[in-house]
Amino acid sequence: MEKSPKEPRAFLPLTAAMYQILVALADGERHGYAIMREVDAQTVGVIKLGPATLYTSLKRLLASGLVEENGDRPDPRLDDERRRYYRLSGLGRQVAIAETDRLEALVTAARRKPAFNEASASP
Amino acid sequence: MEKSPKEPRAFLPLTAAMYQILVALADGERHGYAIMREVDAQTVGVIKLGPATLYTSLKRLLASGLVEENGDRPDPRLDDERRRYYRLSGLGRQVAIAETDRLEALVTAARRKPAFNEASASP
DNA sequence: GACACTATATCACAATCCGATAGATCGGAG
DNA sequence: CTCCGATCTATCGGATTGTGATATAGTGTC
Repeated sequence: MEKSPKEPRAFLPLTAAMYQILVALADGERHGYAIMREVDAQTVGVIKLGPATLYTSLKRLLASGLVEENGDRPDPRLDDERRRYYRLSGLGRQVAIAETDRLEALVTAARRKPAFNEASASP
Repeated sequence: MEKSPKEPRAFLPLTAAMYQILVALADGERHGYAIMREVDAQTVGVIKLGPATLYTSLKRLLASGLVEENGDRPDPRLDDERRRYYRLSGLGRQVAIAETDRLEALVTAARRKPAFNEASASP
């Protein structure tokens, strides 16, 4: 078996913003603005990922190697030339999976507690 | 029926540390050191909740009304007098449930993506 | 009388968030 | 062509949060 050069668990826990970005990139390449809209749509506006958080987080994810940038700029005739496309790295995918596992276990544990199952009040 | 003076969703997303503390308090009253040990046991050491994070987070949770302190100090003959006991407030419980719902939806969405299910095989 | 554990607490620095803002480009209406 | 809203990337600066180190103190134990 191959050993990873970096241990995915060392990156946990991810911040909400970083995890949302990684999840949004799981489908494939996306550019920044598309990530913003996807997170907004997926969370029904609960999580507000503005440009500041997005681009600073993206920069950090690039620096730590969880995300890679596609060096090729798209042909201006086919796509908007300003766009920069990002994708999950192999490490980024492992980290995202590890974080998903962690959250899943946590949610399962929380649901086991009686206080967590009821939505609280009846109408 | 009473309407909540504060909207639980306004507190989302919770930081990892704060959510862990709320989950640890879901079973009932606990003192700080017990929370620390419970989080350490529950996360198998992945999340390290040291005294700095614990007590500063607790102070913030108290200030925002998600957690209440039991004013009574235990009888020294029955329990360690130094202990301070904390419990979830009604609002804190609602916030914890809302965050659990959010995380559950996110994990479910992530699991739907092909890239997130396998621990990664190298072809 | 030193060492480990329990228990609470703060400091100072680092990491991250995020509203505001800005500049560039695109697409279409007038 | 010009204006204008949407798209797209980007940074600044203040605020929030995290955390290793450290302090204090009681309890137990060797």
